[in-house]
Amino acid sequence: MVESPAKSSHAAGTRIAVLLPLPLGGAYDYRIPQGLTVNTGDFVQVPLGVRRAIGVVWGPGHGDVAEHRMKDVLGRLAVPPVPAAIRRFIDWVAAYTLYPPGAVLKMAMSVPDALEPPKQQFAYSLTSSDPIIKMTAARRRVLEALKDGPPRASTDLAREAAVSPSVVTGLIKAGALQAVEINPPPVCGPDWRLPGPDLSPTQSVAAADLEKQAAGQAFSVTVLDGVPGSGKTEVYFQAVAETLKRGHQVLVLLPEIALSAQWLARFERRFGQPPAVWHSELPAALRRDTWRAVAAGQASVVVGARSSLFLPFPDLGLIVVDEEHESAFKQEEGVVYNARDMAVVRASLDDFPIILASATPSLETAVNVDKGRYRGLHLPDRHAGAELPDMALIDVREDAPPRGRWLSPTLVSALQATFNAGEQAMLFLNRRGYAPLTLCRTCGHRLQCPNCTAWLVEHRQKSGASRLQCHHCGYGATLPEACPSCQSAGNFAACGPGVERLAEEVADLFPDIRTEIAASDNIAGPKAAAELVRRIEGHEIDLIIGTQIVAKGYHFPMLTLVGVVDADLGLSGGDLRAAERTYQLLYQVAGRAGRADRAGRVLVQTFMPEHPVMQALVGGDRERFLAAETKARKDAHMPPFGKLAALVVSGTDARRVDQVAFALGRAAPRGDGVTVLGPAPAPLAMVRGRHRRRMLIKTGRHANMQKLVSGWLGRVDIPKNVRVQIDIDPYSFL
DNA sequence: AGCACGCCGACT
DNA sequence: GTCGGCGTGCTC
Repeated sequence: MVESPAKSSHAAGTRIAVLLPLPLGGAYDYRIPQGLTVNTGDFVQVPLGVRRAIGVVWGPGHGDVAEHRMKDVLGRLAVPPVPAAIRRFIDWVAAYTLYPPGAVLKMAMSVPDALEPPKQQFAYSLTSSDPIIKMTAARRRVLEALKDGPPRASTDLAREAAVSPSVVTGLIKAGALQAVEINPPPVCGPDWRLPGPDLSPTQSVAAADLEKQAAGQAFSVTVLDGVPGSGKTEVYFQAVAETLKRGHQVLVLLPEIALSAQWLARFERRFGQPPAVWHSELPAALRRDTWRAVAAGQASVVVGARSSLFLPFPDLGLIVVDEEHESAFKQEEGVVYNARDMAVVRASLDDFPIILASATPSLETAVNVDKGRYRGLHLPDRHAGAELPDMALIDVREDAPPRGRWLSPTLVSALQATFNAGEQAMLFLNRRGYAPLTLCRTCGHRLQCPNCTAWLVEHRQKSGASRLQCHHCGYGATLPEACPSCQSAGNFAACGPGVERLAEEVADLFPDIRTEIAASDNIAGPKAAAELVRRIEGHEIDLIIGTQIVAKGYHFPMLTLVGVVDADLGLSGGDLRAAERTYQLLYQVAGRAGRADRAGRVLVQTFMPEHPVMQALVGGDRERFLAAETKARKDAHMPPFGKLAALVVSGTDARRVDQVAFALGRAAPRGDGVTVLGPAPAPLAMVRGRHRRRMLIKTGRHANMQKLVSGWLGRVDIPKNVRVQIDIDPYSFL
């Protein structure tokens, strides 16, 4: 895509196309009034119906709207324009995902506040003449504090004088303080001049390679592949330093920014300053300031979750996607996209290098390296030896836990031995709550969510009280007195284990052991996570029972045993990536056991020890596993050897949903290596009261999926109360 | 996405 | 008689 050198400046009287951050068909035409000149990329305010909206000048007008219907642009906003590279990126993502460009632009305009002119900041000093005011103790403290030192911002002043902010406001109003305009202090960014760490010879080779890519400032994709502890982060930090040295901005995408305090600490150790951080839970004021700092080119390094890909970097020179294989990069709501893949597109459109890092690269990425589309850099383990701690499978068909229990005798004795040695253990079970299913012993009725096709999950509080919860819509209820189906009272059975139930079993087996559950229910944010880490490091906990939130990140020197309670959990359900994902997850979990000096042990409970995933884990043979998976995908013409798209038809009226789904089925494209599956009820046939039907379309690698799908949808008319969601390259099969 | 317009049920 | 429910359609 080459941008025409045609003028990007638009004079008064001409028509321009303005893209609005709304899911409209495309950009709207507006007229530029006398006295205004705008450039393509400028933020402008325009009338829209009875309201006003902010949009971006997307180019010359289309001219498809009658002159008399056109309205004038109201004005230009004093904000840096959207760079051409980002405009091209937005158009590209829209065309690829089949979402309207305005919906994509909305992601790039996620902070409306940031477009308002920044408010002037004030500091306060004493007024030269003594005004007569009512004196109070609190007021005196403020005035005392101001006697020496420079003028201070009102919030700082309040904190310093230990008074509430309203005291300062009162003094300002009374005229006892005078305002001084201040400019925000210049942000001192990460310093690339700081010396890097000592790298091993192999690390140095990889780092030099990445530095060269960064220095070249041309598009390339490099896959940095190395086990945990191989120093991947330090190696790609060298490319970050090189990019900063050349004056460009850097974006590091991480899957779960909220839980990566450790990453931030490492960054600060290396560069002396923390990077700018971007994720959905950022407080509004910080969001606004960060967005502005990025747009102004002041934020030189941003580390963020997938949405940071749409930040308005004027001069991006490097993207690093860490934990490249993570499914968290796939956005499933609103515009459905994979941030890892779109990051590659962003780099290619703007012509700069990108690094994909992972200990367990995704199959797609591995195939791209194999075919020479991506460059591969492998980092061997820093400490030569086994890549993984000592792993063993427990066949729970033979080594069976007692009835109503989930820990096999072998795992129990291994736990005992670990505690006896004064060491720590972790049990991994990817299931929140107490029991995933509750049924009536009398009639077999299963307690189900009224809004979703899903069982209600029992959660037990410390008090012993229990609550039923739906994990898909947030519905909650107390356990009913009687069965809703047969009315027999209190004859419910909890089926299957969750982490809470496992904790109960452990408490019974090892009454003196200090156990902590780690699930998203009780470890909600970075603060809670950091506190848990502190307590484990301080050996205040002997056993951690955790869901996937404990799968990665921290290493604990005293943690020598990891037990995987149900390794088969992720394998059911016919998901394309089930085996791959299970391998990645269990590999990460296994990495929690043992550090340099202390041998770690991992015991994996499974019903299918012969499964290739389990064999690859104990054999440490990732290559063979990947090869087998690759062959299976190739034989089935599945990605990356074919293309997939999913359509989810949903609505509150089941009949209407079915009608649309069947109409789509009849209008489905056919022939030429195109396969259409469905319509079928989605695995979650109802979510939040909406009925869902799924269709899947599969084509060859070189087919134009977008053209096929948009043509297909064009042939079916879809009533207003039914929604068809398009998912190009689907990950989840729900 | 908003917001208005419009057409049917329970209220001052 | 009106207030307001949300289904439907439009915004250059």
